[in-house]
Amino acid sequence: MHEKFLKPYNPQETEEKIYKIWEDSGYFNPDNLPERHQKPYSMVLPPPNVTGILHLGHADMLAIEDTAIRFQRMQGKKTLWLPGTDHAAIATQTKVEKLLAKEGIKKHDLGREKFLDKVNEFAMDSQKTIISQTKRMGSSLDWSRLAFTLDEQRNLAVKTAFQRMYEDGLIYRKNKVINWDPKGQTVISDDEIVYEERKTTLYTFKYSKDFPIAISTTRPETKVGDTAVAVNPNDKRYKEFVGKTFEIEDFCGVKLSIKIISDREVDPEFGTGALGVTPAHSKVDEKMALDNNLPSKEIISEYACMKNVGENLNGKKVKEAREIVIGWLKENNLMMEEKEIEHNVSTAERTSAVIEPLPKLQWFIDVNKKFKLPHSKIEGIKTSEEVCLKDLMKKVVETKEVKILPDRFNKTYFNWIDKLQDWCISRQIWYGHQIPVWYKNKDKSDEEVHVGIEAPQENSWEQDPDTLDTWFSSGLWTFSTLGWPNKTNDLELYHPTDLLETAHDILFFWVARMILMSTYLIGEIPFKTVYIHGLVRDDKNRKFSKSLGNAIDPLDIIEKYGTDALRMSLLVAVAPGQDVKFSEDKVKAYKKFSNKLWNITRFILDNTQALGEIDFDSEELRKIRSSNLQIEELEKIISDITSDMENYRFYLASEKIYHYTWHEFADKIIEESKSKLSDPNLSDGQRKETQLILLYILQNILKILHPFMPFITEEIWSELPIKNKKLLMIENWPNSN
RNA sequence: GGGCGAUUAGCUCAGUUGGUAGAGCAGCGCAUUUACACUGCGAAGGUCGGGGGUUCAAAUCCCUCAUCGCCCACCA
Repeated sequence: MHEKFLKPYNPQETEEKIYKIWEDSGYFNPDNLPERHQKPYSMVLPPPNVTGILHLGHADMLAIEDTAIRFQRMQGKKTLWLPGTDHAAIATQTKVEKLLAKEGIKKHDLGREKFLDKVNEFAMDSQKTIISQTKRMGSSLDWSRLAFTLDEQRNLAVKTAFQRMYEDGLIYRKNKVINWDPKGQTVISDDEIVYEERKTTLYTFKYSKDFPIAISTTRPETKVGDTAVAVNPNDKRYKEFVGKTFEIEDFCGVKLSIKIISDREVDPEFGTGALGVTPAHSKVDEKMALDNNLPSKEIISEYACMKNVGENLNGKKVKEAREIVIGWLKENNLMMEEKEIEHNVSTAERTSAVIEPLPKLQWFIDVNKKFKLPHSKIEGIKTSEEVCLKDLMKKVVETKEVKILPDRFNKTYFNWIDKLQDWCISRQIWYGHQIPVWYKNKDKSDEEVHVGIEAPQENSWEQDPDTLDTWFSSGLWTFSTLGWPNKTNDLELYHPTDLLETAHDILFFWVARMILMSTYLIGEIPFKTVYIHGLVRDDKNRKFSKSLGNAIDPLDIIEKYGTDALRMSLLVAVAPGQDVKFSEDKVKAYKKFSNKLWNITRFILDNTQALGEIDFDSEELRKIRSSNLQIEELEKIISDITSDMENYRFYLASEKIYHYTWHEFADKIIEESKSKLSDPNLSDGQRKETQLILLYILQNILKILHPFMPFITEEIWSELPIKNKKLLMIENWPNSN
């Protein structure tokens, strides 16, 4: 008899076996799906960084995406869910550098090539781990199409994209004030800056006794690089000085020439209402300097040390220099006030180093420059219409051609676009896509530049040593994974993708950049719907992190309760965009649910053995279905659930299935059937009808529960006496044909 | 400075277009040679953050206040 069902459900014995059956079936690959699967439905996996192992956040992402794709597959779509990993340039390089440091090895000792070998080795190891963990989550990804943001095909895509943007004048190289990370020794983009609120002292002083205006600053050491003082044009206090230039013979060992200028940006209420302008070490000041034709004086080096200044300061770290300047000001009775204030300090996301703005020759993407879009399938934008990248990013969300769930993130998105400035894409690190630009006579007056896919033939050319921001290649992900720039069937069939599911913290980094790249390069949106999930937090509402020591390995939870239970705990009642509080009790609850379902099956199988194999399409069943109240109710619930699924309301659908299964089917329908089936006066026909209804409801529950709890449902399905049975993963969703 | 979100049972959170407040966990009472103790039945528990408004009807829509949280921004 059904011996398997005599013991409680055992996920450990089941899950690995089932995953193998799925993989062997080939159905993860849309090319192998049966005939009825015609209309494509596609999604790319947000590629995990190859820096380590998966955490609960990944588990959450995989649970949601697998649920989405399994639902669509059962609905008869030609489903592609495409896997890959991200090289995560800075993060991975930093990680490997740390590992090597433990062995006492520095990257410069190895040299670029050997170092990169080490990083690659690490990345590939990491990828292997990630893949096996992803499989444990039950993810029905098409492994035959696995991609990596730094593999050859993706490199071709990156070079092609770069070249095209360069030729359209959207990529330019310029010397300007950028965000320099002195610890990571690289430029970073505005989005990689994290502002930290810190207490700082605001110093108010004069450059010299005779100087007419006092200024306020939190960084006195930078004032040796000042070339102007800016005041608000409406500030009556200073009006008489605007336009004049003052020579200061000695400001802490440096000769200054300060012009008084006026600028609307200056807040008359702040400090003294006058701002010392340091063109080389502040973006705002740089702009004022350009507007007023002021000279720029570089006084801070890449190592955050002073340079081009007096003996007393040269070579000193900025913090030491600050003390020296403060001391000098006090000695000379120029310091007027010291005040504690709360101040935002910009730090680098990866290294936490304080950012030093300084001028550097870098590559940028111009987001405001107008160009003619060669091919457009975008709503509201015609082919050859003149647009800028910002317009493209804005338009597709405005028209809802790209729909963001939940809705409120639209505002966040537009807010970001409005403030967006040119994107600095070059990085001074080794690991990543090397910039496809070659120079002849570099940095000389007769410098020549070649931008292209291949290096020029002659050997007098040298390639730009810098690499591209990792998000440049991630931005191409929806179509580089489908074979672009080649014209492939995959690209034709699966792009634009249907769903992009991701966390809200990379809405700007990634989602916006994908929209930029896709609309620009292929003239269409990258995806139709963006589903944003929240953060997974611990039971005390804290983020999971290594430093807090609260990290949970999803595999431990899977060992204990099974993947299905973990998936349900992350899905039920968690609305899009909402943070999930992870609780082991919740997982436990769905482990119990697994067992409930297991026992429901045992009861039904034990009580329907006499029936033999059942054809659910038979006339007899059709009759029962059309006249039975319980089935009518079931069908109503299924139709509700289907609509929830179609509208990505997994959090509601899963709860409804749970509730129906336990409190309607088990508690009521099965309970009632007990007295019926044990009634000796029951006719054979009535008995059979009762049995058939139980089996019919069970098989429908398995179907609608499958996207959420794929393993246990597939396992039970394999034991049901159904005629013409396929794997549950490709069965028809009820009420859809 | 600008924007967004949250506030519902002891705890964690659902509640799709306004129509008699829901789940999980915890706790209470009862049942139990039961498909399932990874169980069933039952009861208890809420002025849906405060105040005001719209409506026949508000957790849901509008205004306002409070507390907590998040994001953005070149106030030196």
